[in-house]
Amino acid sequence: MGRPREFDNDDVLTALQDVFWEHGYEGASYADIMKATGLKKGSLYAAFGDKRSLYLHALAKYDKGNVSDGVAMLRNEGLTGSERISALMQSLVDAAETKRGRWGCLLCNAAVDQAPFDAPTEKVVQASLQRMRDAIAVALKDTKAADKSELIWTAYFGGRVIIKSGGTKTVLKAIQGQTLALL
Amino acid sequence: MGRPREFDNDDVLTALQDVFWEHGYEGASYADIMKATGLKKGSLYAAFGDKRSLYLHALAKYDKGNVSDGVAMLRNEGLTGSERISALMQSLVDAAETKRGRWGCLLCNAAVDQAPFDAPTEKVVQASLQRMRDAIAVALKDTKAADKSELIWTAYFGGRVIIKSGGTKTVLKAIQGQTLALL
DNA sequence: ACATTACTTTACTATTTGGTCAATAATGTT
DNA sequence: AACATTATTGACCAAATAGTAAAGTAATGT
Repeated sequence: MGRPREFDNDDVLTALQDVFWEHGYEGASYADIMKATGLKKGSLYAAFGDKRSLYLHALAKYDKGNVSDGVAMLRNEGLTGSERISALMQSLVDAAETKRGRWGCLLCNAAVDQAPFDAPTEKVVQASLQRMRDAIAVALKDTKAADKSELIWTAYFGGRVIIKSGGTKTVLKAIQGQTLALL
Repeated sequence: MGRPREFDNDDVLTALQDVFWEHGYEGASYADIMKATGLKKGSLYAAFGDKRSLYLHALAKYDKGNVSDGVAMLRNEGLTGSERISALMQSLVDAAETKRGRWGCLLCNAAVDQAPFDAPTEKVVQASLQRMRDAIAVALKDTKAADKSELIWTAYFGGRVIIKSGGTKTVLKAIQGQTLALL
């Protein structure tokens, strides 16, 4: 009963994820958010709450989408551990040349500009980073680099930041090569 | 001729560096900046220009201070290459427990929240990152890990981001150990 | 002592910010 | 057809934002 929603919830969540991903929390104004989602302020408040809540919804969407996809790949038993880490590092190289990839990693962006000032943000960022860490450890389990899990984990996210700084595909390929040489 | 400055230029630059380091570009309001520097808006404009200029001055100060100190250590021929990389990784672990260290790395912070939107910022961030990259390569030159320079470089800055996300000393120590095991 | 110079301060402005609210519109139910 | 319920909209608000300009003040050389 009542008037039905005119928007697709998942589309809006993706739009929220993207606008915060590209612009950061403070960098995304309501003008940006309204344009990205196609919704007016009032609707956003009614559906998701205040700006901070919008941001947390965006982070949750990222975790359920991008992070979960990565984790699933890293835990895919249809591939060898080396193949999985190779795929991870290839995705890093590719990120240097895709639109979203050049926005960096939403987790890293959130870690830098919001985690220190907002405990809920810090908590969800840490949880997503931990999921990646665990998944990388699983993928490395039967490789020569089983004892280098945190190093590879850190290098992966470091690479995402390098991309955001404007890093070229060349340097990313160096990181990729040196990482895969550990396997 | 004329009245001389009443403030110590270097103190103000350090204060600017710190306030942007802790809060980011948009996160640092003039209220914050005035409090940190002890100067009023008018003086700041007269001495350094608009907010963007203040930020670039802060980045320049960081490069001349923190970055140059790191580079000098990595190029210190009084130490072996291994000793220098060990010192670098120890500084990473220490950063997890100091006030400034928990603010992350100003270069990474700038890469995330300003580099994509401001070409001058991107340029200076890239230059500083490159200086670190070159210095790490020099330090590794005579070690077993001479061919892993970009990996260690990326892992170092990745570690700085992990710290900003709230990473504990424990995980930083793992990164440190796994990196030093390459030498 | 004085004129010059330049720094400091205060008050002000135009814009943008996140957020609210009452009016309107679209549905299912009675 | 009338109603209750929920969604959408656009006007509105107070606070904060970066930036400016004029007036005041202090240090210098002559």
